[in-house]
Amino acid sequence: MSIKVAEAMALITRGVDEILLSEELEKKLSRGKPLTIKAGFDPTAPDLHLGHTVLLNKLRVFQDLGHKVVFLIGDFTGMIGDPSGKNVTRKPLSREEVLANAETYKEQVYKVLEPAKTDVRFNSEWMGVMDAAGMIKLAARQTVARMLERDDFKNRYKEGQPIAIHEFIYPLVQGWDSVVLKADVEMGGTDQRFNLLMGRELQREEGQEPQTVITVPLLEGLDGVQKMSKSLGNYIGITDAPNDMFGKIMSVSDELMWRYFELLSFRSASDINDLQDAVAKGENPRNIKVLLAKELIGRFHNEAAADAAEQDFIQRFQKNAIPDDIDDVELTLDDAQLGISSVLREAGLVQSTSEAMRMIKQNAVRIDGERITDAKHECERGSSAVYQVGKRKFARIKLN
RNA sequence: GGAGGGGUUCCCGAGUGGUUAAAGGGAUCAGACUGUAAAUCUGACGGCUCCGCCUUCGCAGGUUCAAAUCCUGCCCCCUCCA
Repeated sequence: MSIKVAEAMALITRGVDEILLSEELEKKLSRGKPLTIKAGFDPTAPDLHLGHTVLLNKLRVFQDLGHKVVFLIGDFTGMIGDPSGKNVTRKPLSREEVLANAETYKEQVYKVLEPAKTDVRFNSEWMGVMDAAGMIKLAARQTVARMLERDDFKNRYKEGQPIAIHEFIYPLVQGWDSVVLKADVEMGGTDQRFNLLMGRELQREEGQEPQTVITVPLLEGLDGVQKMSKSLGNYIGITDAPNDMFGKIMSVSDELMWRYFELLSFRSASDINDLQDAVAKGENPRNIKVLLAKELIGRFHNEAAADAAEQDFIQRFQKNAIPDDIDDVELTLDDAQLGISSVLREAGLVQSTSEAMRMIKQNAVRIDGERITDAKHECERGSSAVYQVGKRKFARIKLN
């Protein structure tokens, strides 16, 4: 292995979960020709979050090494939905929707990837024209037994959960995409392992050199337990406003912070080690977390925004001040006064009168900073004040 | 086509005639503590004109003083056999 290849391998290997097979990859790299690196994305979720960037960062590494990335939008497979148990067949997106989503993707993805070395493709290009006979031929290439080897299918089958037939199509199509694109490498999350391997099998049958499969770890979401995903609401979107990003990162647990450093930071491993030492010696982990927040905001916005977000954060939370961007609400009263619980509900600070009563009983309600303990507190017409429920919900309410 | 299992409050999941707004866990929310942390502790977690009242247990009826629990019909889901 040449020094050059060894260096490339070191960069590629850092932080990945698994490479199947690394010897093959070394061989491909040593030929010195640009490789085709494939990665597929769901057409329905063009809002990328930090979890996706673990993969994007790695794709960027390949680009920097001179290779070409195929950013494949699975507009055909999107109709199926990657089998994960709960998925029902999704309704196909219109051509316009797909294209619009693709544009959104580009905007976001090019914050990490280099446009000149990125090829955006859609698998409907070839799948959309495949006829039923072609589909049957494709389906004939795998056995049910093989399909049931996939963890997800195996478990669901064992537990008596339903598996719809079309779900078997998903891995086959994904594999076929690799055949069409003649992919040299395909990357995906660890949950994609089976699908990625399917590409190798189909390519081999077609007489192609099987793609190297690289899996990257799934990033845990803000809760630190489940993978980051939009539907779980535990994500940090790369288009999130700087202040939101800062807040979300600061709310991550100290333990999870290191995971984020590992997978999201561009700092060197030794740098990160130094930071861990510092914390071990008594440095406040919060200060380290700030570094992470600023690095990421700097990447997806800019340095100035990162500084501003930090200042805002200090202003708002460390000094425990009332934020200045709170909502203004005007309510029109029928009578001269209105009960506090109704005011809170009308203003949307609580969802029901009952909840308002509860919040008051729990000492969570303040008006202009003053705690309200009387559930029957009346608010006068003509008054204007900042109402607060809990630590985070504020509204400036004017009663007319 | 046949047999069986199941649909309970956000989720999982107890509950087979009354003291059950419905165990327990999770999620969530609030208070305390803090670094808007995590962990922990405490409490809340259907609605309302809130120390009382009203409405919930797939849907619609029925039996009963009284049903999530019994009966009838209907809808939906799953498993197994063929």
